Amino acid sequence: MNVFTHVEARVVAALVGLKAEGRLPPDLVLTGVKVDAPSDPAHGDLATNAAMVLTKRAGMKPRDIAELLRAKLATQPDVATCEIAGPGFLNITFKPAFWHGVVATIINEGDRYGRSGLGKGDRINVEYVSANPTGPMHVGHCRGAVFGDALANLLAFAGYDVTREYYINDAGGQIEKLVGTVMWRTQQALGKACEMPVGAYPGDYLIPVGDALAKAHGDAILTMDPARARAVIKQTTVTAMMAEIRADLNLIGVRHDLFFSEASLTANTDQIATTIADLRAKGYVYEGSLPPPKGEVNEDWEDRTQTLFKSTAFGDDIDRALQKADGSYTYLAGDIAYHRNKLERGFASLVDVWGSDHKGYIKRMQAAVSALSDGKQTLDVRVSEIVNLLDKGEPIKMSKRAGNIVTLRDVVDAVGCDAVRFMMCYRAPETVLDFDYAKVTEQSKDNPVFYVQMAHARIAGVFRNAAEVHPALSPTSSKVLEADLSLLTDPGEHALIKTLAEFPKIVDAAARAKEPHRVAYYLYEAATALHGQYARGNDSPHLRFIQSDELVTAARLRLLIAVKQVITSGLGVLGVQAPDAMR
RNA sequence: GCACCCGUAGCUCAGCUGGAUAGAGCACCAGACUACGAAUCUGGGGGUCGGGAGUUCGAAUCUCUCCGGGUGCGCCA
Repeated sequence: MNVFTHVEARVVAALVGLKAEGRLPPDLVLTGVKVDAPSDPAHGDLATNAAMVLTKRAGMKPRDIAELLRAKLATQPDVATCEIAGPGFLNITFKPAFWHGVVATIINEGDRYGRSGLGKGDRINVEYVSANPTGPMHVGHCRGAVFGDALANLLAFAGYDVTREYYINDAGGQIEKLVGTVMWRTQQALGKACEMPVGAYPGDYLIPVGDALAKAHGDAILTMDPARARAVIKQTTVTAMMAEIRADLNLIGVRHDLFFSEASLTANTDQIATTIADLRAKGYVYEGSLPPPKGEVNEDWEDRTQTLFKSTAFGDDIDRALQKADGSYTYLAGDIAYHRNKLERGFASLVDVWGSDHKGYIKRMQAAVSALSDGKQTLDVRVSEIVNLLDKGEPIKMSKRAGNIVTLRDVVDAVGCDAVRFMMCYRAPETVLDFDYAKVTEQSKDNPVFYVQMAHARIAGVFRNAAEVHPALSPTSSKVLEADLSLLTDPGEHALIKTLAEFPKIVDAAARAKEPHRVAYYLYEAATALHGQYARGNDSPHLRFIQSDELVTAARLRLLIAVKQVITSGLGVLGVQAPDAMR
């Protein structure tokens, strides 16, 4: 349950009642009515803008509408006060029992608390990572992977039926280069002296692949039909690289439901040809040439006639090539076929997570999805910006040429999975992120990962300590689970409950915006509320969670169970552990 | 030249389906430990929300425009 939507529904019901009584125009449209928590606690628990948004449509003064509404709401049994303020806000303060009910609800709903019906069970496809299978994952892949995974978790939490997908780019020029490199490594393993091919992948990670091929095939691989040899090498290599990538993803707890191979698009039936034919039938494909780019003089420009996709019909800058001058397919053509495949699998919506270097690719892909679905389907693309790796504020130098690329494994080894995941989620994805090794491993408030996990561990610690004073008050005992919540009278406890009440609203907004970082920030806030109440006990011993009075202790422990539940659920969305003790 | 992203406190950033006096952390200043771990907490100073115009009862949030920074820009993947 979500108190905001709950109260909103009550406000709307009151307005409907006023219409029925003839005090508001009968045809008044009640959209735009919202319930929010005022930033100033003096403005009550919750406030509604109803009077102000309706004033124009109703042809009445905001204060007059507010007064009608106030009279309706003020008499409701759980409402303490209801006041008109400012330009026409209606500030509602509830009786304590209302908020105590929230605690009971959270515990009753357990891990269902905060989930919503937003997605209505609609099938949604989230494609993320999709790193080329040409080597281990580096730190740059990491952010998109964690973001995509957290987004998938979030959407699932918000009621979508989520399929997590990885597109394996196992076709095209890069793979050919990879195969060439492995061929060379295989020759080396067989003791044949030879030079590194031009443009080869220099890392050592392909040596074991060459060794394995040498062991499996011996010199036969050098003498067999070259095309067949390449096919064998390609298969072995891609399998090996994907195994490595999956192992890397596993390190940060990222999982996929489906790994879709680009090569499979043309393996049996040529889905790319079908896709182009489909687009051609809709009138979006033609043979032609593109104008040279403006504002830049290119001496090498030559006019070429190619198969083009009319992406300009959907807002793209220029039309895009589907086939190269030699007739082979472009990467785009394959990718469109892949998205067509996704559409055919019946997803209600598609989401792609890409690196920021692919920003320029968004419009053409969205154009393709619109064209294929006759404008009925849309593709939502989220880009994740780069990560600047730092150590104590100093940039960690990375250079592909020198071969000192920081891999995902390096980062996880250095700071741990939880820190990586939380910090990657602690920024909006489209902003550049500074990731400082020293900071994310620090055990202090500076480090949000630690701070939030500490809140959870602290609650577990309180239960451990409570067991010594009141052995009957275990977290699962009926004395705690049915404790009298009316004993929670402190303003700090009240504030803590209100923070917990916001969780469903945060989840809902985060899912709508597809922004998991809102959950991370919320968790920081929730942790602050918990730590604050805990620390208040230092100066005021009567506020400590554990009291000599068993009933008061039980009520406070019941509240802590609710806090623990929300932190656990929130961290679960981010894919971060909720530990019972910090090491 | 065009497109997209970003511009909020000294620094790093939240807030953006419009709501009341714009928030957090760091840094700075002043406080709090015979503790349910101070691995923390309390208070304070600090802002033309890049500039301007518009829409609105109300704009950091929406629209337009300008400025600054980043990224990308015919067959790569």
